[in-house]
Amino acid sequence: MLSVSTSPYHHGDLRNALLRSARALLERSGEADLSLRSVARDAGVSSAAPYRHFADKDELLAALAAMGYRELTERFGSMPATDGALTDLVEGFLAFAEAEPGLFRLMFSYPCTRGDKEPARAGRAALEALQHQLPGFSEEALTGAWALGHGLAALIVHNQLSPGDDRREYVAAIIKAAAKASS
Amino acid sequence: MLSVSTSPYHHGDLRNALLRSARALLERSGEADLSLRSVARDAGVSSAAPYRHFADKDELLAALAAMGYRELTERFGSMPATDGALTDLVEGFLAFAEAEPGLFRLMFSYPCTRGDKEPARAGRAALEALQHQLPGFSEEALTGAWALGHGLAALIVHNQLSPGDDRREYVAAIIKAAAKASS
DNA sequence: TGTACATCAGTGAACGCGCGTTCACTGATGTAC
DNA sequence: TGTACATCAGTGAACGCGCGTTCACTGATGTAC
Repeated sequence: MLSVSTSPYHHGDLRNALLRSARALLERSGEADLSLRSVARDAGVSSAAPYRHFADKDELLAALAAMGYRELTERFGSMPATDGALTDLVEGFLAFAEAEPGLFRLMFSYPCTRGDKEPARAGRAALEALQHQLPGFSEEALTGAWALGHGLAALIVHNQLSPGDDRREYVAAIIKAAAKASS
Repeated sequence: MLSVSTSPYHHGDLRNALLRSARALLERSGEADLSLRSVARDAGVSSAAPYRHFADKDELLAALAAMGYRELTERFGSMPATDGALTDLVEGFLAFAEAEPGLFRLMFSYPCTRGDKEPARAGRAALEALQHQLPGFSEEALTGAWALGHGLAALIVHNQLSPGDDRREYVAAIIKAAAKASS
């Protein structure tokens, strides 16, 4: 490449650039306003260019969702499976959702979680990672943990809840209180 | 009205008819495909007619979401505040979400839960109804209950979970297992 | 090292579409006299 | 009871818009000889 400043005819890494743009736009304007054209525009490329890398809009969205699940899996996997693991995991969920609410919403949106497509498989992997960090948990308990994390995250994303400065403490208090009240 | 079969120039109850159509379309085709034009079409009326009853599309959506929250509030309110109240409430949440996943998703979608608009107020009323049914619960415990219900419902709506025949028993098992595992 | 050529990632113009919304209008309703 | 008229809930045609996708093309890259 002679120069980086003059945009070359061949991009070199357009697929990733498109995913990055889509992700940024998702946070900036929401899923409803995320068009293939706006993604191309943001990446500084013609509106037909994305078709060299994705069959259609759905395929880009699916790749984005799968990406999110993979990152969530990593996040879970990197945590110690200690006694306070549940709190850590739920807090990790919340941190993820707060950092990228748009992506979080996309990941859990209807068309991405059905069937045997890439996002569905990536989603299952995330659940398995969670499972791995909570070895003593029964299947029902795991479902409860997943639902609690998801629910708290959703409430935060939708502005119905805002944890204070110390998110971890907040989560711990909720888990403790809920366990006590429902036992 | 001379005849019911010939469509009269004046509808008589168009506002409600539009809300009914929108609700049906929401379940049939999802929020992404819910246009003001499709609602009018479904109600058998011109595409300009809705503007006599709603300032714009958003206002119709907001009315729909508020409607959903009001029904959820009613559902909560009609339950006995007994010992198994938590299970009942969570199960009520799930029943609601399973019956009308499209409405459930709309209710918790971003633009409807902010500010002091009608849906936001209706949403707060639903939370208060929940609170009323769980008199012994601390604020943290209530948040946990709301999150758990929301999370389980969301997982079901998004096809990541399906309770068996006896939903109530399923919910009870999850609550019990989660409480035990996290205490 | 130099050249011909296949490959393929880009361009930009064009397509048809359904959308939200506005507008001048029309026809039914109900009230005042 | 009958009629004039104001009100207002509908119509249907039109607007401009951005969208997803296709197409013939162009220009950069890298490989074979």
